[in-house]
Amino acid sequence: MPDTKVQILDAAECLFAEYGIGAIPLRRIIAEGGVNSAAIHYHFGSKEELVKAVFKRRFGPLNAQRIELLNEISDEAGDGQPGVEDVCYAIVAPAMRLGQGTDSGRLFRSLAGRLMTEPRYMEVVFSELFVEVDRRFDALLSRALPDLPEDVRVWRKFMATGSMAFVLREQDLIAKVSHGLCDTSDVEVTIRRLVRFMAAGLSAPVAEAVEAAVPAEKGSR
Amino acid sequence: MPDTKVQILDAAECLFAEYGIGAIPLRRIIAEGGVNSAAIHYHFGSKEELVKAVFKRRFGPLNAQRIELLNEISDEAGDGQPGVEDVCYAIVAPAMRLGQGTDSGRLFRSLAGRLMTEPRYMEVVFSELFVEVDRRFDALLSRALPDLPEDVRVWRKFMATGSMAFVLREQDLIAKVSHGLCDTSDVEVTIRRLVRFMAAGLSAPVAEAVEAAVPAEKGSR
DNA sequence: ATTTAATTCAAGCGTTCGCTTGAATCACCC
DNA sequence: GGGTGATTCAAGCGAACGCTTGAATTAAAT
Repeated sequence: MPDTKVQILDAAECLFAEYGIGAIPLRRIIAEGGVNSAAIHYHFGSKEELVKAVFKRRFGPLNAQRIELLNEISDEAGDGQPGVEDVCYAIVAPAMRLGQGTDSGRLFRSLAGRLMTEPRYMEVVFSELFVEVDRRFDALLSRALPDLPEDVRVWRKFMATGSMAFVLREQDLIAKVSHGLCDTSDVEVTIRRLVRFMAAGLSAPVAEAVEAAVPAEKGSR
Repeated sequence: MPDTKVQILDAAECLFAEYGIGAIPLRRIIAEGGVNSAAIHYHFGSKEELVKAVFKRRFGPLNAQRIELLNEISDEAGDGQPGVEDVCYAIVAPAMRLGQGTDSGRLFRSLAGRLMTEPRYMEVVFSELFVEVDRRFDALLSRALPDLPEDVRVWRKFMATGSMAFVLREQDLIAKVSHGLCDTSDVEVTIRRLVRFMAAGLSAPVAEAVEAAVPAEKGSR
C-alpha cells in the first residue's frame, strides 16, 4: 500500500522537528525513510507540498479535538461564563498530548511549535487548518472575559499563543538550560503550568489608560 | 574605513530578519550590501561568524541596557520587594525600543525574536551575550516573587520569554491577522501590554498540587 | 618614491540542492 | 496470462550554495 508515503511523512516529521524545515534537504528524508530518490516528488510533487502534508496529517485530528473540547466547555457553561483556564486547556492539552510517550510525538510537538515561527509555512496552512479553531477560541474567550476590550483580548491571545509555542517547541532546551530544574517529561504537569500562566496573563486587569501610561521609568516609582 | 563591514552587517541584518537566517544565501547579502563577492569571507571568515557578528552588534548594547535598568530597579527596591512589572519592563523595553522608528530597528526586533527560535544560533551566542542578563533577571524575579517555588518561577520565565519573543518577531503578522485591530506601531503601548501580560502570568497564584490535579476534563467541572 | 600591508576585485572551484527522466518492476483486472 | 496503470528504481540535469584563489588596487609608513 502507500507504505512509502507514510515512511516519507514519518522521516520528514522527525527531521523537520529536530533541525528545522529549511535545514533539511530532501535527500536526508530519502535516506532516513529508506525510499527511492524520486519517491518524494512522485507522491507529493514538491518539498512545499510535502511540508503541507506533514502538518495536515497531525493538525487535522489535533484541531478537531480542540474544537470538540471547546464545544464541551461551551455546552457546560450554558448561558454562564466559561472558565478561562478551561478554555486555554482546550487549546493546550491536545497539542501537548500529541503522540504522548512516543518519540515521534515528542518530536512533532516541537514541530508544531516551530510552525508558528516559520511564517512562510504558517500562512500556507493557517487558512485551512487553524481559522476555525482560532474563531471558536476567540469567541469562547470573549464570553469568559466579557469585560476585556476586544483589542486587548486579541493582543493577549497572541501573547498566550507565543508562550505555548515556545513551550511546545523548546522542551529539550528548557530541560537543558534549567539544569533539570524544569521537568518536561510529565506532560500533564506541563499542561497545568502552561494553562495557569496563559489564563493569568489573559485575565490580568486592564488598567485604565494602560496603553498610555509610562511605568517604572528610572526613578519614577 | 571598515565601511564594507558595516554595509555587510546592515544588509545581513535586514535580510535575516525578513526571511530567516537559513533562507538567505551569502550572495544576496553581497548584492544587497553592494560589496564584492569575497568581502564576507575576508571580513568574517564564514557565514556562521557573520551571523554571530550581526547578533553581537545589537545584543551587546541591548543587554547592557537591560542590566542597567535591572540595577536601577534593584537599587530602588532596597531591602523591599521590587515590582514584577518593573522587572519585566527592564527586559522588554530595551528590546522593543531597538532602533525605534527606523526601518532597520523594526527589522532587527523581528530578528531578535527569531534568535530565540533558532536553537542552533541561540546556543552559540547565549553563553556570552545572555547569561548575565538571565542571571540578574532571575535573581530580581525571585525577590519580586519570594513565595514562588524556584521551579515554577523558572518555568514561567520561559513562558514569559516565549510571549515576548513572539511579539518581537511577529509584529507584522499580528497587525495583519488581526485586521488592524492590534496596532503594533506604537512601541510604548506594546511594551505596556506585554509587561502586563508577562507580569500577570508570572504572578499567578500557585495552586496546591497544581502540578498533579487534572482540571476541567470533560464533564468534571 | 618605494615598500608593505590591508583591502577589493573577477573568476571559478567543488559540493549539494530540488527536481526530472526513462526504463524496470509491481499489482491487479479481464 | 497478457495487458494496463501505478509505483519504484538508478542516474543525472541545471542551478545555487559556501567558500577560495591570485591578481589588481588602495593606503599608509619610510
